[in-house]
Amino acid sequence: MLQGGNPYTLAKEIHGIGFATADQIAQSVGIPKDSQNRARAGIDHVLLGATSEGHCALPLEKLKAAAVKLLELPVETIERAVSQMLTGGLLLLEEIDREPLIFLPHLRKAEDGIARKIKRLATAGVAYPKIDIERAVTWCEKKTRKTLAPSQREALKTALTSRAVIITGGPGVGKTTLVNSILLILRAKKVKCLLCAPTGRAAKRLTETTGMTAKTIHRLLEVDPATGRFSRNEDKPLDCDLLVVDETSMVDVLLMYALLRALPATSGLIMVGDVDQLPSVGPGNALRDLIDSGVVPVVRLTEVFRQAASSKIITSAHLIRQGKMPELRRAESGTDFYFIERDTPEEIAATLVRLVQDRIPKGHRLDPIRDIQVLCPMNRGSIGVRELNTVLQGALNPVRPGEPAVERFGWRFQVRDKVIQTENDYKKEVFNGDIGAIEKIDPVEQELSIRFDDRLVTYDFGELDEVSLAYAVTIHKSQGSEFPAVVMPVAMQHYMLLQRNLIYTGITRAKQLLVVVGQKKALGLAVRNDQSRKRYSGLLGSLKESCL
DNA sequence: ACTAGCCT
Repeated sequence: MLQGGNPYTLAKEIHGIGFATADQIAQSVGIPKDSQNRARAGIDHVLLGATSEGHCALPLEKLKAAAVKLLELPVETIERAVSQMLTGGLLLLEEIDREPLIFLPHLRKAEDGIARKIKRLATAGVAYPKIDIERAVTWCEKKTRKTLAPSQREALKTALTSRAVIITGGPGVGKTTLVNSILLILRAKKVKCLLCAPTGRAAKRLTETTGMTAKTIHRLLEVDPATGRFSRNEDKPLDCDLLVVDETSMVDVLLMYALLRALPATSGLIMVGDVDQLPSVGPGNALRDLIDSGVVPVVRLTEVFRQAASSKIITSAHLIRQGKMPELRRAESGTDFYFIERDTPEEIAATLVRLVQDRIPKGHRLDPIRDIQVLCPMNRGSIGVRELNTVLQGALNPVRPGEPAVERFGWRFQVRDKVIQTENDYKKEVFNGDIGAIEKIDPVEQELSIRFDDRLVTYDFGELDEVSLAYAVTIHKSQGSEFPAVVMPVAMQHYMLLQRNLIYTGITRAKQLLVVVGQKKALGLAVRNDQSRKRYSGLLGSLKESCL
């Protein structure tokens, strides 16, 4: 039930579902665009802002009640607005589980479009020339000097004999090796392959692992930055016989629709991703729905090659994936997963700093700045990214008077500071999410140099808005990266974000060592909470309808 | 009282 008009309770209950853009709502209920009403509602954005999280559906009665409370307008006004929007095509009504729900038409259209295209692909024949699988595998193994595991061979066979296929699995299960093998074989058969990913970093990584050019989905579809529209579509499709999409779990319904529209009718499609990681921040749960529908063949890789099967990080990740609490008691030495119980935020923060600064470097011979990454559920709060960056900077790289420093946006940058690039810069060849360290500051030239892996990149002081401190980053941002050691605070102040996928994503970033610090209650809550599964997506329904 | 990504 709706409680006390608290927008956040409300938003949680309906899971961030809205029913139109804030502007549309404001307009339809007669509130001027920039009025104080909207500012007061703030809510606007969470509840009425439509697509900020996940979903596109909301029961009609709840919608009306919410609107009355939040906008403090008479019921009649809301009734009128809703009916106007219904007749005006801004709202559509449908039923899911016998509950009348409202859909945003543009999302509904996208869901239908995706379903139609996917079904068409699923019933079409194979896109590639006839391939002798056994011979191809042998040839491929010789060429890469890598032996494929039986599960990978089976997967390869499925991929080469299906028009569309989904390849899913956690870190280290050999998704990359499999994709490389597929590409190697198909390219030898002169199949024209295009590669893409939703983020610049993922595209760069895909380029590196395959030796082929991979682009962001936006660049592949030739986005017009002014309008946000794509020039590639059904009228001007991509030129390919196979499209490979990596990190598909991050692709929301609208982007998926845009991508599939641009896929030529004759092309194959391979979607790669980890469904257990965080769902897209944008609407829907596209990859999960595609998998659950059973319309497209799914290759599930589970065998872990990268780390020893005895790794407690890996076994815990599997347990959490299934909603089970991992073993938290103090384990034998030599383990790679520790849980340190602390109750108050102050204790959590203090313990965390001690771990990063002292205990982990001493016990595991790791560099506190280079090797250890703090991952937080949230940006705000006393144990959020912002606060911890301040504290960790003070502990790991304190102010050295007399040394050059730059101040920007309230942050002070000094040599040795750990930083993260926050937008794609194709000129510098650094991408959103790249982490490095400041190596040189030149106050005369007004320049500073940041080392990313083995590359030194120079920034004008004016370009520092592309960069923030990275002692701590959000788990969302860490998706797609791995670190030797991960320290992760978990507390009730992260309530909003405590969900299974978040914890799973955080802990699977750790390669050698994982330390979770915080409240057992919060961790338990997160592990049990798989609400992200429950986004009221219409895509699954569309996919399951039998007609074309 | 929340979490992303894309482009010139």
